[in-house]
Amino acid sequence: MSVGIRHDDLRRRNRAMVISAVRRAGQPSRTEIAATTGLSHSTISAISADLIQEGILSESKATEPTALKRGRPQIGLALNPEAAAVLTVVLSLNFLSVAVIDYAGQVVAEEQLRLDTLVMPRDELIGECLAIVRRRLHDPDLDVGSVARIAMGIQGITDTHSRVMLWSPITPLTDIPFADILEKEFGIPATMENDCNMMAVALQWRDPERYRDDFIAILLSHGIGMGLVLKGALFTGTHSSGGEFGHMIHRPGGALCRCGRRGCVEAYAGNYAIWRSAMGISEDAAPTDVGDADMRALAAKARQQDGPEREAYRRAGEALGFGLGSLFALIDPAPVAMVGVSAAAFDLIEPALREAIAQTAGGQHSESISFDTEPNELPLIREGCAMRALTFVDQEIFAPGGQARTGTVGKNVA
Amino acid sequence: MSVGIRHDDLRRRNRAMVISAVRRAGQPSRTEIAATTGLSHSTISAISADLIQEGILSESKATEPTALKRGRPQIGLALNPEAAAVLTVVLSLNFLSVAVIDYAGQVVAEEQLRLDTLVMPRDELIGECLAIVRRRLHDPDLDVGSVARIAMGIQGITDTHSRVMLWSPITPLTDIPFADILEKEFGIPATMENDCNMMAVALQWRDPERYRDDFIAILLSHGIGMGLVLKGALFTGTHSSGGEFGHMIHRPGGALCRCGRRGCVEAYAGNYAIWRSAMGISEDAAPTDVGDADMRALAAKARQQDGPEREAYRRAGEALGFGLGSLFALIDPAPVAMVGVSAAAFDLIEPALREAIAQTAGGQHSESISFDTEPNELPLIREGCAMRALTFVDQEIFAPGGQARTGTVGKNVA
DNA sequence: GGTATTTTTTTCGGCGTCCGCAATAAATAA
DNA sequence: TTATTTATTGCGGACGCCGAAAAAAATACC
Repeated sequence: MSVGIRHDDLRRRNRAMVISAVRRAGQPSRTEIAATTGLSHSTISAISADLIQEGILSESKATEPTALKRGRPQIGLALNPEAAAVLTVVLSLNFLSVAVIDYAGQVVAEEQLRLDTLVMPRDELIGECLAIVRRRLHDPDLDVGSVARIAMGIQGITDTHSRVMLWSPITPLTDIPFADILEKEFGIPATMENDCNMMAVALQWRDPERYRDDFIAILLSHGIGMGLVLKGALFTGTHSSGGEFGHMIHRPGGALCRCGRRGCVEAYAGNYAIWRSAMGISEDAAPTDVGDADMRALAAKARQQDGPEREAYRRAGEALGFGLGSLFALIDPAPVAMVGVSAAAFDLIEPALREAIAQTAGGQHSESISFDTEPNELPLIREGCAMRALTFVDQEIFAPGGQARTGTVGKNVA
Repeated sequence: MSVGIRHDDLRRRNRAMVISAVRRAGQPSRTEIAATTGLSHSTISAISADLIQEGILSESKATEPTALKRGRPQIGLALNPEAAAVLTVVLSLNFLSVAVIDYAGQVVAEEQLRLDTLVMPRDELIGECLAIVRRRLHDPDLDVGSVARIAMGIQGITDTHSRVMLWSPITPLTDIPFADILEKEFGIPATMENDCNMMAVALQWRDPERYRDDFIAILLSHGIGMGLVLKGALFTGTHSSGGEFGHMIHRPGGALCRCGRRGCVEAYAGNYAIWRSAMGISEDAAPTDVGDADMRALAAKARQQDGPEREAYRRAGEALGFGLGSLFALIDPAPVAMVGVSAAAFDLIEPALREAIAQTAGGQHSESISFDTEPNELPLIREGCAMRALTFVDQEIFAPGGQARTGTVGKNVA
């Protein structure tokens, strides 16, 4: 069972708390930190003195010119950008992108690459990933602190421990242990994250007001993915990254899904499904790849006039609505972010979606369920990976005596 | 955000740890506790000395006659039954049952009552509950420590904070704040728990080997309910008790459900649905109450010969299978316990269930998903309530200076 | 311009908790 | 009877947090 708290863990945890408060709040003063953590001023003072001395935090003189308030002005504390750096790798369909981010969260270098992920053999795919990382790591122009962590994001399914890509739509290859491969090659702790989970993490940082304790990020793209945050923590399956919303069953025995099964939500709401339906192609036809431009054209046509295109979006909305209804039956309604190219066509999807959801148990307060859209998923995934890696570093730097969490664990610290 | 750890919380938490270790392990020695908690022997020694001195624990001389081992024999620590007591109230269809349980978990008094829950007015229903509790609390024969906590269990939906019965199939009444009512009447902290959640809690205590970190308890009765444990903790919705598995959508626009909507899993697998189907009654017909005896007769007939009865169970299995498939798409497969009268007919349900699940994303390893059955739900619910109440007491007795958690919070400590 | 006021941050003494190690206790093996 | 093994307790030391007081750094007021 859960382990007791040793006396020395105390300082470690409270250091974590302070760092996390600074990362969250921007430039909080010691007094603010004391307020949010509930620790005494003396403790915060002691801990932040340590952290400054170790080069993790720094006092930011650059506060507003006039404090306007009486009394000694607060001294803002900031993360020292040079304390460390992290590297993100995002692998998506025909596209590989890497970024180096300093400890304060600023991107200091990037590189992007087109490649033919669908047909690349295993060695080549891995090789390209390693090569691009190596180039960024050994860039002589970079004078940022040493890279302390790598987070890789990928479309598809990863394991619970964030080590292995189990399956991905971008390649026929399966079970690639990217985390181990990266760790072995560069000697830097690495994790392999699911794209939609990273979207959720990013949303939580971008708009903590709206995306706080419970919310859902749904990727409407070629496939349908989901990142789920419940009670403030990223939700993952017991074995895999989980949250395979797209493969909940909408109609038993129904349309053919990319996964080979029938009736999944995705088989009605994925890009290929909308396309198939709009073109009058049989529901039994194998999924085909549809470009983003084609999808945008389809949406435009659907907006222009009633017809099979509009009907296709309607059916997609219906599938998503019943799927969300079932999901809400399990977890209760929560704010939803629709991300991806089809999120730009959410106006076509929403009416049928709301109508469907109203017919479900979760739709009792259908109107109160709010949707937000974000057509571009890649920046979100990158940000999510960056924050994920940085929070890991937060936990490692301050925990020099902590458990041997050499990245083998992958706990949720969302 | 999460609050810092004050220095004085440390002892409180570690005391909790020790108590919890004793409750879990039965009669562990100090050495064993030190091993499971990771705390040092001296610390465990000090804490258990305190707890014994306070009458919470006691040294159990009644260890096995011969330890067979060399060295000083271990002294088992046990919960002192007289340290406190808890009271459970379980309200189900036409049935009210109360039990008093000592701190060691033994039932010391019970009372059960038949009543007509479906037609009772609000005041009367509440009145009966209060009356039966009052009788047990003031029983002069009882010389157990004072009752420190009440846990009430009910079929239906409760709120996340375990305070209010929001809706229940056993009564047309809604939104009864039982926890507040009990607290106000008796001045004892109380919670209002969902029946299926309590089933899950009980299973975790009964068979921690099988039901440990991730598992599902499904109630197959008049309605279909679920208790879900994920990562060792009871899973609840964001607003309600959640886990309304029975109201996930099986067939959009399909059979009429008791909840008034169409196509829910329950509308195919609830007792009334199986009955309706077996009797050739329309799927649009209003649900009727079916007795347990009738259901057993139906199952017997279905076993005897192929016919509409067998087909009804097959369809129930199919609905449950697709529902579980969708659930497994979200959380990955986990062991399942089927509880309730129709669990006794699981042989009739299983084939279609497995066939359906194999067609879903969650069913990839369909064979490896294991089911266990338990026809009688009431004892499980009672046990779950008892353990829930006792673990609350565990947290209150040792935490005399803790936050004001006077039962207002209802955190998951599954 | 000098002093009072306000607010933030640091310092210091005290208390409580945990750990390691040594001592003690209680059994079996020789 | 003595040696050995294992469990538990006692003691000294280190560490972390808190509260109160002091110090620091600004504005407000006269």
